Amino acid sequence: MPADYRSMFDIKWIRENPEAFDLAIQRRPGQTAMSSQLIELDHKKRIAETLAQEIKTKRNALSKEIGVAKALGKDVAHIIAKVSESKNAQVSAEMEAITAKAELNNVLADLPNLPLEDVPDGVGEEDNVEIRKWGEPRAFDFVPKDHVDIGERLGMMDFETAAKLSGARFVMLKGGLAQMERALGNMMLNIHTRDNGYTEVNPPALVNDASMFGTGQLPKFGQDLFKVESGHWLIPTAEVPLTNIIAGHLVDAEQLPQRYTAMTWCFRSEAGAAGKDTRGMIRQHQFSKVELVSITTKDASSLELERMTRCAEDILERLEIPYRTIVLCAGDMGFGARKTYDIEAWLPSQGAYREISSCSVCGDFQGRRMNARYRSKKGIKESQFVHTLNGSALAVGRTLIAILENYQQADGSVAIPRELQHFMGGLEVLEPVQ
RNA sequence: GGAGAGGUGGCAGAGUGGUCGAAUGCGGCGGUCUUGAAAACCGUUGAACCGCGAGGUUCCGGGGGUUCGAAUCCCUCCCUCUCCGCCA
Repeated sequence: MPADYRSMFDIKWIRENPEAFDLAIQRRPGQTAMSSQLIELDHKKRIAETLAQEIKTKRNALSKEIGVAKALGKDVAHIIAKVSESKNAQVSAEMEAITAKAELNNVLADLPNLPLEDVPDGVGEEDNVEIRKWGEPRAFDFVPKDHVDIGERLGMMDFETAAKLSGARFVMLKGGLAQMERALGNMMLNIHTRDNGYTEVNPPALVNDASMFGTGQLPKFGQDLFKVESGHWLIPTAEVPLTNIIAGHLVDAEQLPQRYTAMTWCFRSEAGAAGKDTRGMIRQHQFSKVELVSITTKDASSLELERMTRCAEDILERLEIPYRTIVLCAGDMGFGARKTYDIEAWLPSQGAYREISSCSVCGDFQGRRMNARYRSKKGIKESQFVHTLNGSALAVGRTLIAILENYQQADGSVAIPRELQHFMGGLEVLEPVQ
């Protein structure tokens, strides 16, 4: 990463509130109190910058003198000699300032975002807190199968062929299930664009380093991503291109919020997930997802998280799939999040709720990284960094799993949720292929 | 892939080595006029950083170079546009 990438924390704030910073950062696993280290690096940086500035001030003044003297036809050789003398000192002072800045930024770039105060403490998923529940898990009069058995019996879910073509953690859907995936995406996008005010986007699936840095995948999590030979990265979520739409912009507050949705393929290397969810299509290298991204002001972001989460929950309610919503504890949140709600759909085969959506508010963390700002009032000079949010609504593959498992029937067929039937040409049930 | 033209403030668009951080227009802000608004007119208005302040530093696509001095000259990369070729 270039050294001049913006840091994601307000170092001035850390300087003024070191205890608060340390308390907050330590709620993250593996993080230690480090405000004193940061403040020291910052101090070093500012000393170096000041020195470099002083030297440059002198040089600039002399150079200007030369210009004036030359215009008057005077001899300038002695002034030029004077400037040349200080050249070495200037170069080394500049180098020192650049190095000091890079040192500080390198430390800051690896730090996760600070949890909001109302986020529960905890180190892992066992500390997450359920906040609401919707729907009654269905009572089966037979032993419910898992989505792999259901899909293969339908003759519409083929892991073997996908493995032949690509390897582990890929699947090939066929016939009715391929159609259902498309229908689900269509239904979700229709709802988000027509009812929820999101603008549909069809973004690039390959992005550059800067975009990945902006949303926080880089520099720390390159091993979770796929990279292609040209140097591009395959997006792990549409959050990356959608959020980066605002990168580098300075907008008026009236232009916010901006709400974007997209269905894209998501690509994840799943490094470090060895042995986890190996069966079936819960954890794949490639999956499709309908993503929501909101770009808001500081004051609006907390409410926007509630709104976004409701948009995601609404999809499950329309599909009549039981779910629960939990708030993640500080230790279980993603790198860039300040607060996260996970929505978990009921999976009868596991007798458990499993993640199908994750909605997060990132505060100004990403806004800082991508230098995206807004003016709070027209005519007011001061700008602030935008606040960003992202959420899945929903992960399409996992939604398909939830439908298969919740709507399965004893004879191996699968009923199609009422609201989805319209998107499948009126089809009401998927029957096994003979 | 070949040939050419470009990338400058919130936006548009001048500027080809020395008070240029940058003309002008739009937009924004303040005012005059108006019952109010619009129009017109006058004034004002780039950003980030350092500093208590005075003030200073950086920024004209990214990076490097030449020079006492670079928006301006050189190298390199990226992007956009036009034409040609190829192609879903």
